[in-house]
Amino acid sequence: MDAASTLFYRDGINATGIDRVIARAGVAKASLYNNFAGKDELVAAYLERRLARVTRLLDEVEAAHPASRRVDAFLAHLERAAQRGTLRGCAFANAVVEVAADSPARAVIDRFYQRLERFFADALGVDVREPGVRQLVICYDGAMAIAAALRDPSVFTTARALADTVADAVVRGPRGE
Amino acid sequence: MDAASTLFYRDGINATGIDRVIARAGVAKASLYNNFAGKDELVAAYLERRLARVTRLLDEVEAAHPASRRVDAFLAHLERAAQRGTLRGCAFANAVVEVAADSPARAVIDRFYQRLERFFADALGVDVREPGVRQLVICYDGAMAIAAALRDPSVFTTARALADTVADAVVRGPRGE
DNA sequence: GTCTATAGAACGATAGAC
DNA sequence: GTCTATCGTTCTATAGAC
Repeated sequence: MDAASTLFYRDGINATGIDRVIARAGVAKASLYNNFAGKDELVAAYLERRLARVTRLLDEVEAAHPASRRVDAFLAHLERAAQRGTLRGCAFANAVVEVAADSPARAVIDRFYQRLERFFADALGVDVREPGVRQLVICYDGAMAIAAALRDPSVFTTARALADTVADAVVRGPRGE
Repeated sequence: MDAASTLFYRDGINATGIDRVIARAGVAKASLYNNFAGKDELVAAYLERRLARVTRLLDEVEAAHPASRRVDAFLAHLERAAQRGTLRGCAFANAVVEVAADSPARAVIDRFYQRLERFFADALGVDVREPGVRQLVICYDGAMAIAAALRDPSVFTTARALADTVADAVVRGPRGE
């Protein structure tokens, strides 16, 4: 559901009622419940959509750039989105705050972080268990959170520099060579 | 209100109703509305509490450690909290996701980030406008988000290494000496 | 006929406010 | 304790497609 995706991301999951979703989508309430068992599954479907979208983006970045340029290209893409004002933080990190621990959304969230770690690992040319991979995930999540909190797109410029530092440290070895 | 603080942080702001708060506090509903104009102000008061708490922690860290050890001591404290299982992400970053843009809570959130930036700036011995300061904020927020999402306290070990890398880069200069 | 769509009433529960 | 509004959900009843 396109409408649900927009509203859940922009206004938050718990702050968006079913009525608002069906009104924006222009469908009947029964239609929604014919396709989704309930709001929990609608939320999971929303995150599934976001996952497909970010996966497509990461695939494109991987196809268009050599490994050493991918992280910067990814963060640059997020920076442009932030400058457009369409960024409201990471949809998956936000969902962690809003959904219950046993929600079907959790599985989608886990898959997102797995995909993200794989992207960073490939970009660094190391195993996913290398600390540098997790450091880039920290860099991503931190930048997204701050961009949302301070509404300051320039945090991505800082994040790109930080990611560069991480990449340098990885190639030079953990002890600075 | 102690009860509100516990529930808002543990279960989320929107997921916690007024009824739940007064039930846990053992007070009448009227008592709550005598002291707070509405839920928005109760949320702001909750964040004010958290801000006082983290400010106290940062003050203690500043008093107990030399500048070069403060960031690691702070992250180590968070790591211990995560190992206790009491960590549900950053209360202020979480609030950004849950409250409206014009909520009175926003002012408290902004003050938190100002305090945090000042802490990192003092620890690095640089001006708050230096990129390294914002990089440490990214490091903090990212680690908190991932600790909550993946429920993995070990992310703080990684974050401490990342913070070390940032501090090294700052003392060596932006161009790597 | 069967399936799926629609609009909308109505459910119990619970929200925030007084 | 009581108010009203709204939540997520279910149900009735009807209209068109295949």
